[in-house]
Amino acid sequence: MAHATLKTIAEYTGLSVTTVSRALKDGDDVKAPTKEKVKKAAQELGYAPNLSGLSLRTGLNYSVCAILPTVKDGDVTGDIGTLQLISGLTAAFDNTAYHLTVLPLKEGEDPLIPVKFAVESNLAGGIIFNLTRTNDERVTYLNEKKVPFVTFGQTEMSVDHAYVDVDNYDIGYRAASHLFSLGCKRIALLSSQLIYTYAWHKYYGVKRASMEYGVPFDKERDIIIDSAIKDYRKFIRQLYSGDNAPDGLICGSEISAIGVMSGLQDAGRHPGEDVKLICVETSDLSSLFTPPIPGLRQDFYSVGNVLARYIIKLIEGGNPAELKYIEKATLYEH
Amino acid sequence: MAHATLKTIAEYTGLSVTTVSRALKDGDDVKAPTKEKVKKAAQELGYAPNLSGLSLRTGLNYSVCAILPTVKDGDVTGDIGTLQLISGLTAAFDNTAYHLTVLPLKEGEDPLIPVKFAVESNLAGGIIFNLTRTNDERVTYLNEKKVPFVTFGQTEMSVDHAYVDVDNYDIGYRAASHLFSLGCKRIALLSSQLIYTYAWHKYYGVKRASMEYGVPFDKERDIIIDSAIKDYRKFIRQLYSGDNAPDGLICGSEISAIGVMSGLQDAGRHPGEDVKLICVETSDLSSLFTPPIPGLRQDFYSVGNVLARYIIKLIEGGNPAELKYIEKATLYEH
DNA sequence: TAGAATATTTATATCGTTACGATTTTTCGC
DNA sequence: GCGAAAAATCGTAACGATATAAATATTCTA
Repeated sequence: MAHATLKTIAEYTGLSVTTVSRALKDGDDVKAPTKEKVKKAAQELGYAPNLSGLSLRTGLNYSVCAILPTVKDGDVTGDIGTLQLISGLTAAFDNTAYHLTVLPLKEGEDPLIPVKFAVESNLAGGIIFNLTRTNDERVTYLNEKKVPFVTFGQTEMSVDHAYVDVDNYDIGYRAASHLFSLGCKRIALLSSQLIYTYAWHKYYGVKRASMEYGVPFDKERDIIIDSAIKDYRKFIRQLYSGDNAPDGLICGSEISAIGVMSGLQDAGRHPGEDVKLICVETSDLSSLFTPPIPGLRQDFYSVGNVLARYIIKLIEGGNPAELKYIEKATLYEH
Repeated sequence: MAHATLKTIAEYTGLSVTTVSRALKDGDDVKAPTKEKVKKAAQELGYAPNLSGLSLRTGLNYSVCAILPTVKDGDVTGDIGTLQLISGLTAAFDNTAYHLTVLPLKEGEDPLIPVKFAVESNLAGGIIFNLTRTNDERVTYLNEKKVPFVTFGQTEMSVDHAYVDVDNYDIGYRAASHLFSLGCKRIALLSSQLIYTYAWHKYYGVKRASMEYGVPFDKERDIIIDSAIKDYRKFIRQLYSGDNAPDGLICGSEISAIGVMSGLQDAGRHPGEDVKLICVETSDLSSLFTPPIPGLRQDFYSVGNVLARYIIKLIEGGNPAELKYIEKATLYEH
C-alpha cells in the first residue's frame, strides 16, 4: 500500500483532515479522546508526515546543508576528521526533524558557488561550511539573503554570525611553546595559506610564543605553505639534506606528520630527537608513530555536534550573536 | 525579494504558468521563440525549481540517502576513504536534480534501524549503504518495500539487487600471493568479522592462494579479527614477543598498518624484512611509511561515483539486475 | 430552558509544480 | 478567403500539509 497521509487517517477515523492534522501535533483545540484516537490510527497506519507537503505549505525546511571540501584523487590530507565531523552533526540531528544533506566544494572551485546553489535551489533551511577566510564572501552573501548559517571557523568581519571554532591561537601558542621548551632554536610551521582564518590564528599563537621565549619566528621564512607541496616526504628530505634546517616542526595534521617523519628519516635525522615534532590532530594516530609524537587533539565530533545544535537554534529564530563557541584542544604527550 | 517561482516568470512574460513550466523543460508543444523568452526570464529572475513542489506533484524524491557508519571517539579506522566515497557520490549528482543526504549508522546499532527510518519518513528516493552481510536483512526489507537501493558490497542472497563492490576475492588472492611469493611460510589476515561479505570474499581469495602455493592457511588460526582489538600496537607487540608468529601480514587498511608497524618495531622486528607486509588501502599513505609497504589500492571515489549513477538509474526505472559493478584494486609496490 | 459563551470540528484556500483536457491561434488546402 | 487540421497556449485539478475562517456541538448562566 502507498504511504499513509492525513487523508488516509481522516477517512479511517471519520474525522476531517484538519482535525487529524491538529490532533497529531497536540493542538489545544482538539478533545483529548479524539487526539488519542487519531494518534493510535496514525501509529497503526504507519503515518509519517510528507516533508514536501509540509515544507511547501509552511516554508520550513528541515534540511541542513553542510558544504564539504572534497577530493578527487587518493589525497588523504583532508580526509581524516571528516567522518568525525559528520558523526557529530548527524548525532545532534537524531530525534529531531532535521537531517543532513551534503554539498561538495570541489578542489579549486570558488567556495561561493555551492553556497549560492544551496540557497537558490532552496535546498536547505540552514547552511554549514568550513575553511572560513578572514574576509569571507559567503558570510556576506548569506547574511544578505537572510539564510541561517553557522561557520566552522571564525572570520574577521564586522558581521555578527554564529560560529564554532577550535582555538587555533591557543593551539599555535601551545605547540610552539612545547617546542621552545624542549630547547628548539628555530622552528617551522607547516600551514595552509594565511587566507584561512585558522591558519592566521595559529600563526599568531606561534608568534606570541616566539616572543615570550625570545626565539625569532619570521612569517616569510618560517612558515611552510602546504598547498605548494605535493610530496611531503620528498620536500622534507630535501629541506634536511642541507644545513640550517629547523630543529622543530609543527605539523598541520597527523597525516602530514607521517610524511614529515619519513622525510626526516630519509635524510638521516631522528624525529623527536634531533628534530622535535608536534602535530595538530583529530585522532590518536600519532601515538602509533615510531617514536610517538605529541599532538594537540581537536575534537571534531564535538565541533560537529555544536554546529548542528546551533544551526537548529538559528533556524528556529535564535540570535546569531549568542551562538559562538570556541573549543580548546587537548595536548597528548604519548 | 522572495524566491522566483513559475508564477513570477508567468507574470513577467505574460504567459501562463503551464506554458512556462513546459518551456523550461523543453517540451515540444512550445514555440521556439517562446522557449527562449521564458528561459531568458528564468535566468534573469534567478529561477530555480522548488523541490518540495516538484516532489509533491510528481512523487519523485531527488534525495538519495547514504547511510554511513559513524564513530563517536577519535577512532580513525573507518575514517579514511569516507571523504573519497562522499566526493565520488556528490560528484555524480552534480548537474542533476539529485542530492545527497546522510544518515548515521551508530556503533553497535542494528543496521536496519536507519534504513527503516529513511523509508518510513520518506526521506529519500533511493538508498545507499555499505558493510553488507552475506545475508542482509536490509536487502530483504528494501526489496519488499520496493524502495530503490544500491549496496556497496555484495550479498549471498537470491534477491537480485544492484551493487557496487571492490573485488575482495581478487584482493585477498593477490595480497596472499604477494606474501607467499616473497617466501612467507605462515601468514595472517587482519580482518573484520566474517559476517561481512567483503571479509568473507577476502578470506576466500587468501585461501585459494594458500592452496596454490601449498602453504597452509587456517580460518580459525590465521585470521585475526580486528573488532576485538582496541590497540593494534600493543596487540602486535605481544604477538611478536613470542615465537611462532606469522612472517607475513595482510592489513585491512593503511591505518591498521600503522599500528602493526609500530607494534613490530616495538617487538624488535623489521617490517618489510623479517615480517612481510601488505595492506588494503584507499590512499597513498603507505608510501610514506618507513619502509614503504606495498598496498592494494581501492578507488573509493570511483565506487562512490558508480553508486550514485546506479541509484539514479534505479530511481528512474532501471533494472537492478543490470546494475552490478565490481572494481579491481591496483597494486602499488612503493 | 432559552440564549449566550465556549469548545470542538470542519470547509476552504494556499504553497509550487505538473498532467490533462479545453481553448485559442496559426497554418494549410482548395 | 473559408473551413478544417495542426500548433500553441491556457485553465483547472491535484499532490500533502496547515492557517484561517466558518460551522456545529457542548456547556454554562440566569
